[in-house]
Amino acid sequence: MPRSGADARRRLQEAALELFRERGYEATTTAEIAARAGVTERTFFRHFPDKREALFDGEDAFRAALTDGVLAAPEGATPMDALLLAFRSVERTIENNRPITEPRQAVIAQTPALRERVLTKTAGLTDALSEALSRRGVERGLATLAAQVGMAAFAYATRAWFYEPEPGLDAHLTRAFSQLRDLSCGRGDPASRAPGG
Amino acid sequence: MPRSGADARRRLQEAALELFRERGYEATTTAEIAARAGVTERTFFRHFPDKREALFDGEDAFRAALTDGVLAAPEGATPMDALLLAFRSVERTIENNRPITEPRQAVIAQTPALRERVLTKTAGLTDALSEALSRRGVERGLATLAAQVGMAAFAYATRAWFYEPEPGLDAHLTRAFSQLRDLSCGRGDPASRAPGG
DNA sequence: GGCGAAGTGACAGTCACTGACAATAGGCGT
DNA sequence: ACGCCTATTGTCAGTGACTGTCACTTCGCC
Repeated sequence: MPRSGADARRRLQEAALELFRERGYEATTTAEIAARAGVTERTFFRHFPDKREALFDGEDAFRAALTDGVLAAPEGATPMDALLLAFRSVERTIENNRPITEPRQAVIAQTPALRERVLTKTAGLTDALSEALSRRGVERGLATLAAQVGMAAFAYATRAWFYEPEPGLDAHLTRAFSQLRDLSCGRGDPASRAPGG
Repeated sequence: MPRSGADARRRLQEAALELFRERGYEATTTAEIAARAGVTERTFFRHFPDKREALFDGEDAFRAALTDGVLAAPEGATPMDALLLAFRSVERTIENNRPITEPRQAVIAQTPALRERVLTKTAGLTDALSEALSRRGVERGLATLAAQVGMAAFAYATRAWFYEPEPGLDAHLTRAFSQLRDLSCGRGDPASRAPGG
């Protein structure tokens, strides 16, 4: 019964998250996910290329938002400025999605196979950022380096915000880019400690 | 027949690389690898946790070298200085291993599953660097950021050297860290182009 | 010359994932 | 209302990665 298509997909995602939380990722079979969603195992693989992908969705929209953010930066902006603006443009989205992201992260944290997939997802975003920078006129190799470094800072800020949501993601992002500057240009402290706040 | 144990392991690795090059990774079964190595499929999985790992080996030694490099840096060195020294300490190893690395990279480049595994391997090295920095007194979060940024620069340098081995890995590494500094502290060009040489 | 440990073969089984074909529901024009 | 077309799903059969178990062989050692 082809109810709506997107409906089955959503149920599959919910079922997957539920089961992964109940029994863990490894102990859950794709057949069980399909059964809880009220479809066949075959249908699961029509909606997701593999078992892991049931946990990752909406990445396309996120990538597009980041890309747009980079391209929308003022013409005089340096690569790192453009990246920072792009990250700021998705702050709200990330903060709003926290209730959805939080349980997902818990599952990912204790599943090596899922952590591995997160890395490729992040790499995909990094590539998109790199290409966006390149389209702004940044030399290809430099764009790659900038995208990777910026993404590292962004991931660092997000992780910090996840453990300590208090000051808001924006503050963590500012702090991360500030620390990044201190690290790379680090004139001062040979003791290699960052300034307090 | 337990000839030597390590012997079978080495033959399995060679067989795997050969077959991956001949038919591609996906089109090669673990049974075929085992057969060419003169053992059973079961033995393959006694030596490697999964099919991908047959291509990745000696990573432990590499990680130890990087860690030692960080810890051996002079006491006054900044985190980025320590990382650069660590990377320099493995330059020779990488350059010498090029004949072995080159065919492997060709297989990896055209196999998404292997590229994904590379990312987790790199993440493992980054974690090791982060912990080494942390043991030097660098605050944990900052150490993570520094390790990721440094690893990005290192990967960038290595990739560039791979395509253009001419000036040597050392030059590429110097250049990468220089570009990194320009990016983060980017005083000059808003046009975001890097200085020529 | 037996003896324990390490390495291996053989066998059976689970599970992720795929290809092919039939069946059904819903939208659309007539 | 009727048939048509398309998208979605069910069904079936199959491949291949990976695991558990047990028996066997080889090696080092006393």
